[in-house]
Order: sequence, then structure tokens, then C-alpha cells
Amino acid sequence: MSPRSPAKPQPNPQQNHLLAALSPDVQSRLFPHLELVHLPLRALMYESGTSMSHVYFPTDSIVSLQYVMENGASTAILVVGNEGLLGITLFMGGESTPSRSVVQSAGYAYRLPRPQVKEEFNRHGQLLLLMLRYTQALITQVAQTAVCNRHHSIDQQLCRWLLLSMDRLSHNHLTMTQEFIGHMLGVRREGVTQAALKLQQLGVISYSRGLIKVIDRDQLEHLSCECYEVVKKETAILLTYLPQRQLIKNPEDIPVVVLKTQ
Amino acid sequence: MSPRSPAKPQPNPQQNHLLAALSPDVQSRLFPHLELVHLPLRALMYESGTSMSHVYFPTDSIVSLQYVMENGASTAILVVGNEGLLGITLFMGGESTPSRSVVQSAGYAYRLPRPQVKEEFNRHGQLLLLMLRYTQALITQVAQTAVCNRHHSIDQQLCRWLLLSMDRLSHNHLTMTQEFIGHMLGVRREGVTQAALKLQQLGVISYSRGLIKVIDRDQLEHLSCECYEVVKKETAILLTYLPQRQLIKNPEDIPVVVLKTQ
DNA sequence: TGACTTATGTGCGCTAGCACACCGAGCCAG
DNA sequence: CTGGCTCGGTGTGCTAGCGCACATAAGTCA
Repeated sequence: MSPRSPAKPQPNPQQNHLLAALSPDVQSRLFPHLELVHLPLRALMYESGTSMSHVYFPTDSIVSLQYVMENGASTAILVVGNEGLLGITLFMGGESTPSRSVVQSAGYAYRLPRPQVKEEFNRHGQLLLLMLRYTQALITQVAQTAVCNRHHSIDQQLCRWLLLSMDRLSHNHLTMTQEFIGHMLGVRREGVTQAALKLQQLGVISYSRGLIKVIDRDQLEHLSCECYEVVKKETAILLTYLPQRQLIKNPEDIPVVVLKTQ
Repeated sequence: MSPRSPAKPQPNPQQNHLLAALSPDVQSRLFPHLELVHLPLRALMYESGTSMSHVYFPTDSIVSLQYVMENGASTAILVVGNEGLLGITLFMGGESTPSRSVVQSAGYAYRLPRPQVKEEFNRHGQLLLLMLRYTQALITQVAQTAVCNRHHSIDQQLCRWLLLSMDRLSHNHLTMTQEFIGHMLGVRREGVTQAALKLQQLGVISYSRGLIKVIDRDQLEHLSCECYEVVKKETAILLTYLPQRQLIKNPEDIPVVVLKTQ
């Protein structure tokens, strides 16, 4: 979480889909306040019960939210990458949640300080609409995770996890140990080892010491459970359904216009 | 879902916590549009992929949201009773979700037509704030369900489920078969039978042919996993944290005032 | 009253995932 | 180049929950 860009990453807020979806005038208000930060692997972005000072828009980093049980066991319930944003609690009203955010893949993110978020949010324009849509997509992701935990095998869930991660990266390799994945899926490391072995034997992935390469993505999708597709589609629908042009610039116009009065 | 009250139930919108939390002026705008409806057991309120015409505020009914898998297996991911509302998609922006809503305990609810919801929502006053808070509480419930599905036994989950249901009723008995509970928890009927037997032998509950009586609630809480408490607390915090007085009547004032600028 | 339906109890064999334990190979620092 | 650490592979039991099959009990209705 070291502030400022050290080397020279891809310094472009447009890499984040949510930021990119905003209209030029909203962008011109917000972008001056954006700060580029580097998120190192396994950094703790946000601990259960604490309050957040910024909202983060990942560009090439991935952060996952996990719920931790009393006995220490944990499960990741959702993944945030360049398609979304970290810190919805900040505008949802509650100041904190019982979850924890961990950087799952190192990279960069732009962050926006709390006051600016609140201010823009309270203009009740594009940002509000976009955040609500995104929140709904998040709920879908969390819900699907719940069902997946109940009904699908570790094998399938590993595929789902790899795919979710891949989608948020621009390359085909992931830096994470099996132990780490185990924590994310809420299963034992050995279980991940078994599942990973199968995938490797099938020629779908290859890996060594914390570096996983996806070789056959199509196969991976076949082997995954439906949960991946459901989440992906739902997210796509929610965020494309409201293209920039249709957004209302003037808060006055937002409401009843849009809805077919059934 | 037969409209209008047939006999004479408890015709009072204040029984719903969310409606009750609104200030008199908002209530006076909304209440004339409320329609009391009866929700019969197992009625399908809302099928996956369809669009909702009303938002429902249960008084003494309970509705649960379930996600259904391709193979037909399903799991309930959250429960809505008099503490909340059914149909957040309506104001979140997406028109539908991949979930299904089933009446889990028969009773009454007030419903508000879509146009009125949208209109009030777009005033950006109390209702908006309240809905956002409630949505955050929902996310917590869904997330906790996900973790619970992974880490806890059927026994514990049955306790959690009974408690969640009890909290939304004014009496100590539930009308639901073990088969039905099985569908809700996403487990086999036999699994529920085993768990229920244990509870009965411990004198915690008694049941027969679809009627479950809770005898020792304290015990039930002890036997449940932590998930119940977490959800309950989080919901309480989110909804009391914003008492009526602190709500801003004038949309202009909503924003930056509230936040400690950290 | 007897046949039928629905809700619950139970047994059996099977598999997934767990707990624990131990090993080997790569990697790094002194 | 050596000792220690991390990551990954494997084996041996054990248990929870599943699928299936069947037995009973409690209502329901002709």
C-alpha cells in the first residue's frame, strides 16, 4: 500500500471499468483526486470491523474479500479487480463490515479519499447509479459463492477461482500458492493439491512453487461449475445495460423516466 | 398472493421495521399507496429472471431467497421478514436477479408499486439511505451464509435457520416440513431428520408433521454456529445506527455533514 | 372404515473432504 | 555449500453427508 507510483506502471484510470464508464464531466471532477497506489501481494487492505478511508479502483491488482470465522477458518466471498471497486461500505452507510480484504494479486489501484466519494455520491448522478448496479452484481457474486460452497467439488471451485482471477488480469499466469488458494476457497491445502494435480495432468494448467500458468482456458471453463458463468453474465448485464449515453446528467431527470411502468 | 385482506389481520404498516423507521412525512407520502396482501405458504413471489412489479414489506410473513442450480439443487441465501423488504433489485438498477423468492411462512405483507418506489427513491432522502443500509445488511447475511455453508454442520445450520425464522415471527412455532428445510439449507431431507432428532432429544424443540415448536431458545442459540449472531448484530447496528432524528429531510444536506472526515 | 397421501425414521454402501504425518525438491542466506 | 525454510506430493485413517431403498406413522378423504 505504498503511496505513489514507484517505477512506472500503467498510469491510467481508464483501465478500471467503473471509472471508464463515467462521463467526461464526472471524470474531470473525480480524476484530480485519484491517487495511484501499489498493492503488494497479501497486503491487508481492510481488517474486519475497521473503517475505510478510501475507495480503491484496481487496474491490474486483484483483491479478495474474506469472512473469517471464530476458529480462524476463512472463505473468500468475492473478488474485486479492474471491473469494480473496493469499499462499498463507504457509501452504503454502514461504516464497517465483518469482512477482511486481502490483496490476492499484486498490482496497482487508484484510490479516492472518502470525502470526495461522499460528495460525488451525494450529487445523485452517474456515480450513484453505477455504484448501485455494481453493488447488485456483488450480491450476485456473493450469493453464487454461497451456493457453490454447498454444491460443488473442490475441483470445480478451483476452476471457478482461476477463471475469476484470470478475467481480472491481462496475462495468463497467477502468483499464488496452493496454500493461499486453500484459504480463499475455505478448504485444505491438500484438497487444492489434488485438484491442481488433476488439472495439470489434463494439460489445463501448469504450476510450480506459487506460479500457476493457464494453458487451456476453454478446458478450464468446461471443468468449472456454472457459477463462474452466472456471475460473469450477471455482472456484464448490470454494467453494460446502463451505457454512458443513457445516463442522466441532471439529477432531476433520473427517476421515473427510465422505467417501463409495467 | 391474493390481494386485499380477507379476514382481519394486523393491518398495520408499522409492524415492518423499515416502514416504521421512516419519518412521518415520508410515511404520509408512501402509506396511501401501500396494499395489504396475504402471502400463502410456498407461494412463489418472484421467479429467477423475471421482473418485479412491487416491493414487499412483510409484517408477519417470511420470504426466503434461493439460488437454483442447473441440476435443480437449491440453497436459500437469505431470509426476509418484518425487519426488511423484498425486491431490492427494483431500486438497485438491475431489473432482475438469478434468484427465486419463496414464502417460507405464510402471513401478510404490504406492497408498494414500482412507480411509487422509484419516485420516492429518487427524492434521495430517507428511503434511499434506509435502503442502502438494509442492502448492506443483506450482503452480510448472504456472505455469512456462504461461509456457513462451507464450515458448519447441518446441526448448526438447522439451529441458525430456526433462529432466523423465529426472530421474524411473534410466536414460537414454525410451519415447515423437514423436506422444505432441506431445500432451504441445500441438504438432504434425511440430514435434516437426523439433526432435528438430536434437537428433540435434547428437549430444544418438538415437532410433528410440519409443525416445529421451539422449547428452549437459549439452548438453540448455544447449539447454533456464530453465523446467526453475526448477522443479527450487523443488521441491528446498520439499522439503529441511523435513527430517525439524524436523517436529513432536505436532499441538499445529506452528504458530507454526516461523516467524520477521518 | 379402509385406501391413499404425506411426513418422518432408519439402514447401507459410497465418496469427498478432513486431520495428521511425513517426505522431497527448490530456494535462499549465511 | 549447507542448513533452514517454503512449497508441493502422498498415504492412512476417519467422519459428514449423499443416494437409495424401505419402514412406519399420522392425517385425509372417499
